[in-house]
Amino acid sequence: MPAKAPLPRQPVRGSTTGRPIMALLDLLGRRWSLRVLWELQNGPLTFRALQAACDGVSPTVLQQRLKELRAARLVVHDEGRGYALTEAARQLQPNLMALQDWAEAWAREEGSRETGSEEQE
Amino acid sequence: MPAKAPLPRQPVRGSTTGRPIMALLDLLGRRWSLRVLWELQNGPLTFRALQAACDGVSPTVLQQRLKELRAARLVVHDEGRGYALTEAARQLQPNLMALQDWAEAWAREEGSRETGSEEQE
DNA sequence: GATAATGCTACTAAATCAGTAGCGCAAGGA
DNA sequence: TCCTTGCGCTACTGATTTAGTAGCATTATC
Repeated sequence: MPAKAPLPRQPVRGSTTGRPIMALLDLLGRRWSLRVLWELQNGPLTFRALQAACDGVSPTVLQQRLKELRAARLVVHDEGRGYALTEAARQLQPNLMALQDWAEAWAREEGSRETGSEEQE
Repeated sequence: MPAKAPLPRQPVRGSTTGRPIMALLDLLGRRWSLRVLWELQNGPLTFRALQAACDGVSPTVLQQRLKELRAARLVVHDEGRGYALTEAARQLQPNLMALQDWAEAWAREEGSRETGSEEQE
């Protein structure tokens, strides 16, 4: 039995308070959630196209994530065009772009460090 | 064998390109990653305090996440004060606060919908 | 009829996470 | 010294989640 889709105003995995941010962190903190939102930024994708965009994520998980994201009204399945972000999700887009920028700077930071040491398996 | 800590400029789970955003999405898309950053916003926490803040997350996973976040230089373990965000991580803070605001609006949206239907188990 | 693309499900194996217990260490008080 | 407390961290078992592969039913196009 998979976990319930996190929704605001009700307890979620890891928090019983019902605080909306906790539901959001639960939702986005599941594998492929952020990635799916990222890949849908440039327009709708069919299930299979989305699967390909996410480097061949297994359909089981993708199906599960889409179910949750639809329950949370971040994604809709527009018959014919495929899966698309809702208006609500689009308001998260600036955040995602900011993450993008941040990640670029992060890479420069790490790149200039020249360690090659502290990885882990 | 747990997965490697995602770092920019190298392939990660779900993407072989080495694009920094992919590493970031992999890193943040692991359970408790976003939550840990969230909980550390207001200052350093000891391991146990952090564990409590995250509603008793199992020490195994918390240890793993902290390892990854330290490898990514988002978190440091300041001996004596506990775990703290790095300057780099602090630049993500506005994003997290934006998520907070977004989540509040999300809750109002959902709250005004009055369905109580489309959950899933 | 053959081919291809769609969304989606079933199934097994692998990886991750949860839950609990406990270690070694250091500090503080009696 | 003994006792207690808190610290970071590890071990272990079982539950949950994810990966990987195959395949179905449907629709559309040739």
